[in-house]
Amino acid sequence: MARDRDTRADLVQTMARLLRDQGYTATGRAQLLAESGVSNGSLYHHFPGGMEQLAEAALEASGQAVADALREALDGAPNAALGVVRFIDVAKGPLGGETCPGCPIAPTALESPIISPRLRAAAARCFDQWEGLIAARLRADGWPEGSVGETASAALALIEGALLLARVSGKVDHLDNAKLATASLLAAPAVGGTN
Amino acid sequence: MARDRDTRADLVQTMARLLRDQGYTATGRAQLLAESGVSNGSLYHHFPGGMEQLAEAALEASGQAVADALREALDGAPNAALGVVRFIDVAKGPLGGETCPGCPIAPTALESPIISPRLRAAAARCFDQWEGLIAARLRADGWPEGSVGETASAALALIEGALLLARVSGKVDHLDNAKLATASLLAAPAVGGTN
DNA sequence: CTCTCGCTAGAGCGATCGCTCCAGAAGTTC
DNA sequence: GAACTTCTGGAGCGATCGCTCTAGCGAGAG
Repeated sequence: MARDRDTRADLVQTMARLLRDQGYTATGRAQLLAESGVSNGSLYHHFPGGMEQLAEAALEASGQAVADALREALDGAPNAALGVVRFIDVAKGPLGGETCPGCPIAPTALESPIISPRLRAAAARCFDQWEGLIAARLRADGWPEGSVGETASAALALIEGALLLARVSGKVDHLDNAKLATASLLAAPAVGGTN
Repeated sequence: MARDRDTRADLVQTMARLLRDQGYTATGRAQLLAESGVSNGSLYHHFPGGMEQLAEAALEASGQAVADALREALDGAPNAALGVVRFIDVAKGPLGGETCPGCPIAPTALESPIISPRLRAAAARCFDQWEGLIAARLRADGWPEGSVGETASAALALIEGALLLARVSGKVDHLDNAKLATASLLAAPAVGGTN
């Protein structure tokens, strides 16, 4: 057989794209096989756990890709605020098109809590990792330890919410608005204290 | 037949809850009928358009309920910042439980763009309405017209993102963090200007 | 060559999907 | 009471779901 292509990687990549565009339940086995060009037998050879196991692998791959992009953006910026702004620009997509791909985790994450605890946990791990990256950069910037976690959480919420609004409305403006808000939020340590 | 109960309202209410908890595609007809106690025939009598029409009605009902709560919170507060903070407290749920119900629109909204343009449009209308309410309050507070839209968009993104993170992680802390960030974001008109 | 094994292609399974259709009950109007 | 409309319960439809199973191809080892 044609062993020259990485079937498993094709499955993960196609599944990741479908999860990003329409979530877990809406992604049928038939569509996955058709769009990846993989046969049914290969799917269950590489993923004996079926669609759920593949979805988990796809979420982990997407989560890692986002983490890499976020880390790169943060590392290449003079401070956390500009780093996050830089990341949002990356998240707007490769082309300067009108639509952006959106968060690869969110659609699956929102339907997962009841449908699949396994996928919910995988999604939670992604968000935790991303939040941790932002928090680490805030600490490196000298933010007071007491507000680092809260601020990183809010910054991630801002990004995720903006991606959601952009996806539904079809307007990337929401991402630009989030950039301004992020710059404001991460401009200086909050003086108000904790609640 | 027992005409003493409002079958249509039962369907809409049950569908709204299921959409909030697991989204559109994951909500099967069988589950809807079982949990609402309505028969198949009644469903297609009240909603000839089937599940999609019912989902649209449920989104509209949920969207209106949120709009009412948001308007009430904004009206009862001295300014937009405290109004949004108040709303987030309401969104945390009736009980001081560990989990919050989450946004009733977001799960369906994220899977809708490809699955159902009709539901995507309904979701977009909800978000637009909510954003408009926040924007109106900012204007009433005397915010400069140039940054009202951007700020309202960012505030809504913050709320939606925090609800998403809270749902997936199971921790309501994200909502408290969003409250702090909201207060910071809406504390005073942005002096930076537009982008 | 033969043998072995990783991998693939695809037929076929029972279960469930959203939906159509119709008989008949409940309520309304004479 | 009869006639009519509104609404409900449920059988049944074809299509599709995720998945199991097996025959056989291609590549490497002896």
